[in-house]
Amino acid sequence: MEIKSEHKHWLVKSEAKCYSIDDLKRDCKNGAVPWEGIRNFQARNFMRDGMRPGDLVLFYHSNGTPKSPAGVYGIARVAGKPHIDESALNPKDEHFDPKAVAYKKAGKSPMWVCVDMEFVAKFSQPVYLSDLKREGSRLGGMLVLQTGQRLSVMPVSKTHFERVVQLGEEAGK
DNA sequence: GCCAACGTTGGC
DNA sequence: GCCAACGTTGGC
Repeated sequence: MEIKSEHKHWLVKSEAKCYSIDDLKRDCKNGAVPWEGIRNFQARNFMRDGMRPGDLVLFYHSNGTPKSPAGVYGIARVAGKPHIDESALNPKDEHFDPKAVAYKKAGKSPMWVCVDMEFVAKFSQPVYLSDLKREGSRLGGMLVLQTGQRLSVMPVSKTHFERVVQLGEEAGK
């Protein structure tokens, strides 16, 4: 998937039980949070080559449950430039990757890179996956709606981004 | 470089 | 918990 200069809106996935938007809100009281642990090259490329400070991000909870369905729960913002993902080099971290250590020893550019995220807003009512699907052609082509699309970081068009935010705000009224 | 086996993701 | 779809690995 090609990275284009007009990409300024994104969607990141996280399982709520691993790291929810409430966790992001809490952790951002002390500044932005490195979006560590992404171990997919395409997702890495989006963060490394596409994301720029100030870009807005839909925060999606994946692997939902009936109590907490999958969907967009709020908005985050890219807070800094891409940097090395230190968790890949830490043997005690669950996202440790020995190959990243080999990269470093070989003097290669970092294998895993991430950006910092900051909390912007939580929707008063989440925009569930079923809500997104109900939008039909209005959100046509939105990557997160494509079956088999498992990327945890992906671009979102401005139009789609704005529509999802609109839905999130409307839902609260 | 092919491709089968495997592990993971994520909706249901 | 199931399983389809995908990315990665490793034998050849």
